Amino acid sequence: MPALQDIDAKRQRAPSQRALATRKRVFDAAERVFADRGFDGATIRDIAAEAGEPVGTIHHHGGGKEVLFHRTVARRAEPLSQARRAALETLKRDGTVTAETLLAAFFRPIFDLSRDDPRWRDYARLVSFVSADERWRSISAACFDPTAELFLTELLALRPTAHRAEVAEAFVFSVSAMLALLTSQGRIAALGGEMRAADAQIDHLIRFCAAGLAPA
Amino acid sequence: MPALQDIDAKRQRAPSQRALATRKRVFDAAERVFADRGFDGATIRDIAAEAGEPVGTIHHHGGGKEVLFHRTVARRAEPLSQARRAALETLKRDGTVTAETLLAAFFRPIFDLSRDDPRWRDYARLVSFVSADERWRSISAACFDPTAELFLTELLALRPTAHRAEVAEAFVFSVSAMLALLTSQGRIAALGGEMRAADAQIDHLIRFCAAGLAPA
DNA sequence: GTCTATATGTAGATAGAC
DNA sequence: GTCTATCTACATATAGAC
Repeated sequence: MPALQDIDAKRQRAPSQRALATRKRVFDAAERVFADRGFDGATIRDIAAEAGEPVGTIHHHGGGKEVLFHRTVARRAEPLSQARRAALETLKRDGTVTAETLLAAFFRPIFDLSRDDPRWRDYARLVSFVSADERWRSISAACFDPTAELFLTELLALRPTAHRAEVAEAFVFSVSAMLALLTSQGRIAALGGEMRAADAQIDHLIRFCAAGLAPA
Repeated sequence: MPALQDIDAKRQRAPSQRALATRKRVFDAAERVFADRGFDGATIRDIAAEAGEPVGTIHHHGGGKEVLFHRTVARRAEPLSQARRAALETLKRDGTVTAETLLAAFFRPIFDLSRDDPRWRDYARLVSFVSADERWRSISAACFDPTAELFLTELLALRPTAHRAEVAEAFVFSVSAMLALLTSQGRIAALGGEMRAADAQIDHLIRFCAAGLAPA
């Protein structure tokens, strides 16, 4: 797999408005198609059709399927991480750091963004594919682990007697529950009958994980 | 997708010992390859190579890629579900039903089986792919939801004031945490440094989810 | 940058000898 | 049931005109 930086380094000067718009269409389409079918199930042709662009254009902006996938995941990782870090900073400034507020700071941004823009919901499903497959470990390590470390450090400070490994497990459980809420509405509906409002589900997610994180 | 029953109905009479052994090699290989690469990433040729059988044999026993996938998931679903139901029956007979013992009855069988036979670990990764992709909702509904219903009923009895939808959410969070523990050892290691013994992790998983399931 | 045409590989599936 | 050979389709990728 070509390294992402090498490809990005090749770009020379400011592209035109039109080129930027094309580029955005390509990545929005890639996001939808990868989110629907995963990396192997998606095809460049599907993405081209979804974008309304010829196949060659997808390669031109994407740089090959694997790099396109990597870039598509990376594109929204920075704004998402910044929202999470900003929420964390607010907690620390106000001195309101608890397991519950920490989890809320980590979880809420992607739900809030999803409410305003449906493309964030596609992105959430894409992240779920990335998280579920060890093959993309390097992508999630690069995109998400640095911010996860910050939250893990805070959680450790709340539980000074716990081992780091144990808190890491609890954090991974929590993130998997978050992704399940974002992607498994079908299963929740099948088991639970009628669905609850999104806000009630998110509050529940936070309570569920905060209870699990509390000292035994 | 051809219905599973239609294919199974075509089988005529008791196959030879040799044929049964070949069939088993095919499904064991399919399990490993599908667990590694998911449905779309796997190829019939990969499976044939893994099984040490010619490509035609995979089609003969598998009945096409999609049916082979479905059958591979279904093959171990019944023994797993029976182990879970048996553990549940023991709890009810002994009158020791709590959130913690219920989760242990649901979670422990697959970890116990994995310890004795590494193919169950492949199966766990396969189930994780099935759970993560709404496209296979009908497979997990057929293979796992009936037993999940039994446990959900017991959890509801423990929390008579909670809505069914809320308990269903908590159950889905719990199952996703279980799958994360089975499949995300890489991420746990990356965040947590040194790894803990499997038993400590499983006890932690049960405590984590039981705490989340307790009344608010 | 954009788009058409095409090169090259490999996928799933099957026919038919054994 | 098993295995070889092959059919057909479609994948990624690129070359080169505009």
